[in-house]
Amino acid sequence: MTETIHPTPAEDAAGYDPAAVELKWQERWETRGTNHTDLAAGVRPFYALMMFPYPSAEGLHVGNLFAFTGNDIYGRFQRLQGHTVFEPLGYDAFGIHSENFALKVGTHPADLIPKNIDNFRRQLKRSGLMVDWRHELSTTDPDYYKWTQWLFLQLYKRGLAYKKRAAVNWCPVDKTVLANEQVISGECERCGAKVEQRFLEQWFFRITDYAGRLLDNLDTLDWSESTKLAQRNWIGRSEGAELVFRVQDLEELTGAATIALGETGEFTADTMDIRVFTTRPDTVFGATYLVLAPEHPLVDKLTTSEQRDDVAAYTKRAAKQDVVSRKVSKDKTGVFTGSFAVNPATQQPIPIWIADYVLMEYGTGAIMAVPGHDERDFEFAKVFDLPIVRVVAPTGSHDTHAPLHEAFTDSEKGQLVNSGSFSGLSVAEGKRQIVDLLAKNGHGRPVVNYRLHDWCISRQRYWGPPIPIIYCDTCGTVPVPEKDLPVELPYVEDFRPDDTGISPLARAESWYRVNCPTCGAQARRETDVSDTFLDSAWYFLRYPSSDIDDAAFDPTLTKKWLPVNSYIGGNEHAVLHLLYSRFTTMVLYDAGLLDFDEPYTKFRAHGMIIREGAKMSKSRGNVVNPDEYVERWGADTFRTYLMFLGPYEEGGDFRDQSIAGVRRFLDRLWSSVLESSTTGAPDADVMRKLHQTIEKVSKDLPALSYNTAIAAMMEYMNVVRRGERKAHRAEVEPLVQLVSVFAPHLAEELWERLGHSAHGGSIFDAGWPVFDASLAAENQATIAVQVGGKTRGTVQIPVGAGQEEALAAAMADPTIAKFVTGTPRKVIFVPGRLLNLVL
RNA sequence: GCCGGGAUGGCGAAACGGGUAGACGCGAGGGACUUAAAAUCCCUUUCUCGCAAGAGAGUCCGGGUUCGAGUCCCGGUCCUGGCACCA
Repeated sequence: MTETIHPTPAEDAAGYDPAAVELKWQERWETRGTNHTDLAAGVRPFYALMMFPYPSAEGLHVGNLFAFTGNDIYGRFQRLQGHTVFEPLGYDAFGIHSENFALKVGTHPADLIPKNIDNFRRQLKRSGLMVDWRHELSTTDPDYYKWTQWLFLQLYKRGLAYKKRAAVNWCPVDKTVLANEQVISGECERCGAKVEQRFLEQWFFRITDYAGRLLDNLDTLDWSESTKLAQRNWIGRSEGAELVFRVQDLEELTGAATIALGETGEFTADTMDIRVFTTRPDTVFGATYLVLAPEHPLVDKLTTSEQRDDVAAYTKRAAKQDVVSRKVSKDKTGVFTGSFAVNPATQQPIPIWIADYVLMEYGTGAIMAVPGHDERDFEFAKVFDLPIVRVVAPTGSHDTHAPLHEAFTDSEKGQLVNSGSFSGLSVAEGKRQIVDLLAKNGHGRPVVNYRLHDWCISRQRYWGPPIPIIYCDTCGTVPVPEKDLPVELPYVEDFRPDDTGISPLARAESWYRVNCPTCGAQARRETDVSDTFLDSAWYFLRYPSSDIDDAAFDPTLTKKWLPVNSYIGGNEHAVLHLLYSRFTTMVLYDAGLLDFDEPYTKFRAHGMIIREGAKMSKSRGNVVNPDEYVERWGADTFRTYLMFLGPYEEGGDFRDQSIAGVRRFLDRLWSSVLESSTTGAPDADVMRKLHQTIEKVSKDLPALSYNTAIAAMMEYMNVVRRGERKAHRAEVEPLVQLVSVFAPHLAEELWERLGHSAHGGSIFDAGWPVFDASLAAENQATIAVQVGGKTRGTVQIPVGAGQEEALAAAMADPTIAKFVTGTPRKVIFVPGRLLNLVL
């Protein structure tokens, strides 16, 4: 342990000692409660949230600190503007990351995580964040996950949580089910293993019910555009139509009744229709065959006896095939069922095929294939020699029967051809009229489809909150009564997952055996735990209410503090976490538990930090360990340096060499302030620059332009130090306030030494320097003089002077005048900026 | 393939609604202080030619609009992030 040193004025000469200053103020903030937010009494509440970290064993990553520091500066600035700011922090400590690491090192996660959290807390406190640590939380704490389970029950109550047997993404290495979002190009996001397809009973949340709202609300949010766009793409709205194709000679085929997809998604024996989803109903005249997904429930019924063996072989292969080769290999394969359906537009019979390029999860699991105008259908038709018909031609084209050498997919500049009475219409108009007609005849209807899937929240793992459900032989699926929460995660010695697909909790018999809460008979608990993203889908609601134990969140505090005013985090969570937390907020709003339906009013994604031009990674061995830098340079220097690297929303290139420059700046500030005098008057030129700097920094901070704010302060520092003179107190005192958001310890220390904190006050309660436009105004303007658009020099004229004066000054300068050969044809004058003489 | 973001000195980067390109910082070169080094301070630093004054070129490449383009428009190259048979 380093002993705390309290430098006395006599030690000023020794210079700036960040270690001493920082420890001193961290201690004081703690004892004085400087960073404590009075949630009940605070005025103009401002909730500055940062994405909470996963407490890894490696300790805090610079990326974390980059995010937190950016948020901290924003929060401190808001406080200095008179807001009561709440800046909480916690740990997202459940989940596969932690569990896998625990497995690797052979320690139980319940023993490992608290150690990691302690280490994180130490590092975070050392970095000088304005966090109110009284509201710290961890998702692994039963007092927290009790309410995660409660949240599950709210969804269950509302019919938004359901269980189904489903094809899921199975990672053979991590031995668990992955959400679609966790599968990257058919590979496990975490370990990179090829993801396989498995069928398991899983709990899902009906996020698809909210697809339209999740999409529409985006327009109202003050978020980074890139993030909104990522969400829009993920939700993937497609406008189109569902069309019905009747199977031909059905009786003959099945010898029995007909089957169709009902409202519930189940097949009923009313009619045997094949429903397809298409975004191009205008091309229905060109639909020359149908394709069903191999898992389509009608496959069996439609397969003729001659085709039975081939179809069986194909569907079997597709079922076994892992998701990767199915999705990545684009070579078209398929098999003919032997049956035909009638194209409702042409009334012609068309063959029904099965192919794995059609996915059961999207649309209706069946498509009408229009090889002339869809690339995939075109490829398939080529492989199996199916007819390709042109039904759209470039507008104005007369060659309506020209063979297609590739699919013509441009719907913007096309008109319908070979489409009966619809020929000649534009694609857009054709869509409308064809859907209208088919709808009238009971052959279709307009439909909107989303790519978003329901959220699978089951995890066959150990390290998560148990899903609060009990299965009883007589009562069926019974939710755990709220009074019985939390369902505590038992300490299980052997927490390893295995490839049975059954959770490790299934081995804890004494835990899962319970009496049914309804009938009292012997029953068993659900042994799956929930997805980590459920933990983080509501944590922002818990912070203000972290010490409340009779509710997930206190209604009064929540009303006062939420939604979150400013949220900062990485764009890696653009679709997962941000979408899920929006969804849960909407559900709670619909349940009448919240009075807002969007959790984050403003969100900004910070950029990524690379190092010496390369991505940071453990394998490269170039990961920045914040401890080393804080130790060597001080937290204030490190914070300021991180913010100086580059534009906050773009990230930056971390270079060890460059930190010294920031430290030099703080050193100079330190000595300039301590050497400043109170005698005489401040210099007018310096004061002008000061007010220009106040203006610039005040404008840059809310825009997250931290790098330019720092540059402006450095520039001002250079002005202050110009020449032999010592700075006047009035010239540097406001600079201490400006710099405080970046270097809070240093600023507190200087503020105290300037005599402002005699009564235990903080610079963060002293407000923000007031910008005085009259002091900032320049009286001379530098005007660039161009001759024929080429800059030939500059002239000084009084601010507000007109073209005549500028011209006179320009002509008085021989180096400019020599280029002016004759009378200018035209003179362009931009006040305060430029004079251009066109010859 | 589709959708984003980007390309500016030796390096990280600035540049308001077109209006002096390179602020700020690093590095480098020179100088002061020192027995010496570190630290600190001062000067120089886009490139080419020139002793200099100065001149010319210059924001990925090729066109265009404009008195004037890093910024706007058209076409292309490269880098980077995300999604990926979504009908």
